This record gives sequence, C-alpha cells and structure tokens, in this order.
Amino acid sequence: MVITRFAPSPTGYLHIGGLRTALFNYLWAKRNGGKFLLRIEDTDRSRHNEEAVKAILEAFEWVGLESDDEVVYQSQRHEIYRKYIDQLLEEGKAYRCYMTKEELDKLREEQIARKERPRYDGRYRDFQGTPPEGIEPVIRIKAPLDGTIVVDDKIKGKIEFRVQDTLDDFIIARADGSPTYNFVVAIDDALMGVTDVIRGDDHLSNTPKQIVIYQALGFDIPNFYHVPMIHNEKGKKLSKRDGATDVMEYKREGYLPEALLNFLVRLGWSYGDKELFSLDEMIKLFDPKEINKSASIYNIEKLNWINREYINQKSSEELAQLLNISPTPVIELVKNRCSTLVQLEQEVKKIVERPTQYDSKSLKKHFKELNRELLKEFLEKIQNSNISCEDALSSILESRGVGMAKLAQPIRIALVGVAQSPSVVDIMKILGKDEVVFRIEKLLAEVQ
RNA sequence: GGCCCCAUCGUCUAGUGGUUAGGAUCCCAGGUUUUCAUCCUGGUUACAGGGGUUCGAAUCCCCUUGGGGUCGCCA
Repeated sequence: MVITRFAPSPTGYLHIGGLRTALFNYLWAKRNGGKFLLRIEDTDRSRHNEEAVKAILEAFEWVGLESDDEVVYQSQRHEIYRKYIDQLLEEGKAYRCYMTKEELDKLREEQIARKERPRYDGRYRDFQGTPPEGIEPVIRIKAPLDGTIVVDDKIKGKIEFRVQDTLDDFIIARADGSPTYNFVVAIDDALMGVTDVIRGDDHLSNTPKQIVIYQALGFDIPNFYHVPMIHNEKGKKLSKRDGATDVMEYKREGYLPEALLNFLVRLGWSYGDKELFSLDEMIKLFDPKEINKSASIYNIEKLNWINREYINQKSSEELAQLLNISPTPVIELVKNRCSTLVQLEQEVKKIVERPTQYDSKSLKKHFKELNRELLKEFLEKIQNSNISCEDALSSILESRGVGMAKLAQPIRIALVGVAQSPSVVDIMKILGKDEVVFRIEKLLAEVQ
C-alpha cells in the first residue's frame, strides 16, 4: 500500500507550490490504490492558526483533493511525541542539554568569526555531573559523529551528506518540552504509515536529520522524492509577495480548478507531448520518478491557455452554473473568446445588458453620416414589417449596394457599445426585434 | 561563506551516443470572419562556456560560469 501525505504548516493560505506538491502526492497514492493523507504541522503553538488551517482546507475543497483519513494535527499529538522523547532519553540516544540560548548564540558567533560552520559542540552529550540550577534543558539527539548519511532520493539520485559538515546533536524538544519539526515529521510519517514522501527540495537538507530520527527509533525509512521548487519570474523561490500565489486567488480570478491542476502537473512533469490531462488521466499516468530535476519558472500564459481550453470543453449549462446565472444562449456565443470565468461573465453582460456608453473610437470609425442613414433605414424596415432582422440587413445592403460593414458595424455599436463582438446576426436573434429596436433608437437618440 | 541541488527556444518541456534537436505556450505573418475572438497555415527563437571519452556527443566524465536551496529552542 502506498501512503502519501501533504503536510503544510498553517502560517497562511495554500500557495500553488504547495498545491502542486499535494497534487503529486495525491496522484501517486491514487495511482497505486493507496491513501493520500493531510497533516497540519503546528507543533509550535504560536503557529497554530485556526484561520490559516481553514484557508488551507477550503482551498483543498475547491480543487477537490481530499484526504483519505481524518486530518492529523500535530498540536494534538504531544503525548505521543513525549513518549518517544522519553524512550530516546532512557535508551541514551538523546540527552538533556543545559546550555542557554545566550550561550548558544555566543558559541555560534565565535564559530562564524572563525569561519567555521555554526554547530553545537556537544558539551552535554556525555555530561554526568549535577545540572546547573534554574535552567530548563532542551533535549538533543545523539547524532553520528562522523561518516556520511545517504539520502536515496528517487528524483535526484543518491546524495551523500558528510556528518561533519551537515549535522550536529540537534534539538528534538525545546526547553518548554515541545518537540521540534524534524523530530515530529519522522515520527508522524512513520506512525501514519507514510511510504512515499513527496515534498519540495527545500527539505532536502533536513532529510539527513530525519533519517537520524528514523534510525534512532528503529522506523523504516520511506521513499523520498524531493521535487524542485517553482520559481517566480525573477528565478527565486515563490513567496507570498509574488502576486497570485494564493490558490483561492485563482478561483476569484475565474480559473477552473481542473485547469489549475492541469497546469501544475505539467510544471516539472510531462508525458510525451501531451498537454491536457483530466484528473483520471493524471492518476493513470503520473509517476514521481519522472519528475524533472530542475526548478521551473511560474508563468501565467500557459495557465490562461489551459483554462480557455477547459472553459470551451464545458457546456453552456455548466458554465451558467459556475457563473451563478440562468442559462442563456449568449454563453455559447462568447465562450470561445474567454480565458477566465471573469471574462466570460463580462462578455455575457456586454450582450445581455444594454450599453451605457459608446466607445468613441468605434463611433468615429463606424458611425458616420452614411452609417446613420443606413441604420435609420434598417430601424424603419424592421419596425414596419414582419421581416427578420437578418433579412432586413441583407436586403438593405443589396438595394443600396454597400458592404456589410457599413451597416453591421453601426448595428453592433448600437447593440453592445463597441465595434467588437460576436456576429450581429446571432446577437439580434437572441435579443429579439423589440430589444434591437430599443438599442438602435437609444444610439440614434444619444449620439449626434 | 560551508554543504547540497540544478543547467535544451522568453516560458513549460521531449530527448538517455548517430534526430533537419520535436511539441506546447507566447510573439509575428498569411488565410477564414461584416468586426473582434475562434479556427487553419506558416515563421522567428534553444543544447551556458571550456576541456576530455568516442568513429560520433544535448546525451558520459571533469573544470569554469551562472542560478537555486539550506545552514534556528521556524516549519
């Protein structure tokens, strides 16, 4: 059974980098008929932010990625961690360190001054004496003193970390007794039965520490896949300052969740020349071992294209529902000119609602004296007979011997206020003669 | 700075010793369209640099350069 997880820390909203990681985990679990789990990393009490948790869950709901079990909150598992800390203490694999923060800071400064790597010096590792008064100790793990730790990463290959320049006896529990990140990650992954850890490669350098924990506790080491970051246009790690990184912002801007997922899955992964993937196809085809080694730069153009594709795959009924409006044939008329639902909404309004103003450039070009004359003739014709708007249009063009644009363009301006729109014939059919008459009279009356 | 990772069109990518280096997006041009959009056709643009290995390197090795990540009693 393949069990994967996504483990965000609730410091804010879910951003697209996180969503991609979650998606990778989700797909891999589903492909193997396994489980995808969600865990909130809030060991640090100051990090437990109800709002943020809600925001993250809301985003997952929107895109439709569900955890297969109840969401795990680390803040509720302190007893479990306590138990393992005690165990390591008893077995002599961890120890109390009475060094104060100030002493530690000083040590670090000195080391940096000497151009050495800041590193705990192990002064309490084998301490037997009486502990200093009034100091709440932290708990440190006994890390190996030399040799190497190998991370067998399924994307990047085997990576060797020399203990001497990557590890020290790091803290697994703070002075207040609360456990630290690398410690609980290893425990929770093991206890939750996680077999495959797919996460950002900013965690790569944490992995040796976690391996130390796995080994100390006798847990099996899972498969690691460290996926490259998504960078912003400047080539830097995506941060909250980089515009629309909040997943829910994409909802507000009119992107479809399936389009966003499709966009994200192609960042760092591909399947031949295939660009469009339904969720089922992704599940069938995705393999984290095929993820690229290099970072990719986030670029919205492709997303816009994908979103347009998905919008056009949808029926008018579905789109009406998404826009929360009643179905109208107008949607069919305009959907192929929209990259987002927001645009679609605007395009629908442009036709359904009467123009409140007329574009001056369009007027200047297509509402000259002859156009006005033709428009008046058209208006009279449809008012005084049963002729359809379409027939009236072509009959006038024929009798006057003028090109289509001479009359169609002023009609268009009357109908929607600008010189660009879908076919005027189609619009007139949908609007009906009365409304066409009204809008033409309005233009004639308001613009001299 | 130490350690680690990475390097093909502007961007996302295909490519695993022999290809006119392919696709997508973007951009441009032409066609279609009463207009705009769609659609169709075509086009511009890439193996970071230098050494090897080899009959032959985008593909393997090394160096340089460039970029990124990480170095907490944060996660």
